[in-house]
Amino acid sequence: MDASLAVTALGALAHEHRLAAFRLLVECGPEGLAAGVIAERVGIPASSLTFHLQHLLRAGLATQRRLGRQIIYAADFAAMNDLIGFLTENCCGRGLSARLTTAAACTTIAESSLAKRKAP
Amino acid sequence: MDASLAVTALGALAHEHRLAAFRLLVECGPEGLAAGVIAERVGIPASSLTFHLQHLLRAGLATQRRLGRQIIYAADFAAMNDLIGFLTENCCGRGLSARLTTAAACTTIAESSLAKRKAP
DNA sequence: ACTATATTTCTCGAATTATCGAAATGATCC
DNA sequence: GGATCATTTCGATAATTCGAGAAATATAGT
Repeated sequence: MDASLAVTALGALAHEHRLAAFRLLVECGPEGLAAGVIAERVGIPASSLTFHLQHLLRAGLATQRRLGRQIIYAADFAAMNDLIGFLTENCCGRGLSARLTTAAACTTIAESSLAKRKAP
Repeated sequence: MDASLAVTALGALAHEHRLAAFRLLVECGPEGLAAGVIAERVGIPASSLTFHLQHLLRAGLATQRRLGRQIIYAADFAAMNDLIGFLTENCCGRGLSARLTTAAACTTIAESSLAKRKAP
């Protein structure tokens, strides 16, 4: 993932309603959720929701598929992992070569969850 | 970290120049970098840079201190770790409690490549 | 074909964000 | 105290984003 893609993804998540919608999608897994349900749960009109879902789609953070008369959105976990990978490597002191004593500060998280996912 | 704080932080990073500046700060570690140097390296006028650095400050992603006649900015690694922690727990399928068989799916994706993500 | 349902597109005003030069502030050196 | 360097604040302008209703599109059932 390059910086400009990351900016797009970050921007897509940097909004109350979009973050809420995305978290909802994450909760539902690959199965996804119909647009109407998302709108209702997030508490915004359908047209507004579409506007925001388009953001997530453009950023590659969500996918869309039709199921009968409804359209199902699902979180794209791979994209989200890429984003977290980018942040971890480029914005957190990790993945930056030796001259950083900073690495230690960040190692904390490295243990707890991901980080070893992409051994150099 | 709560959602609204995360939105602020994501928004702060969701801009080409701010992300560039922040990455620069991360590279420099706690030692930080003078505003002038950042402006030069990012390639924008000083007044524009200030505007963006204020964003990072407000979001808690950077700190400010004066050193002689220059003002040194440094990345706040703890805040960044909090953000990554939030994303990992709330937006990535991990850290979501039991009723999710989805968690497994996300982990799988993380490990391998993804491809078969579209299973019913 | 007609009706109902689900969602998107369109449109436009309001609000926010971005850009940059000029002027103001703060600190240092003589 | 005056000159100078580093940075921020101000102000004007341009661009983008947001919100929501109305109209349009697609699907399903009768």
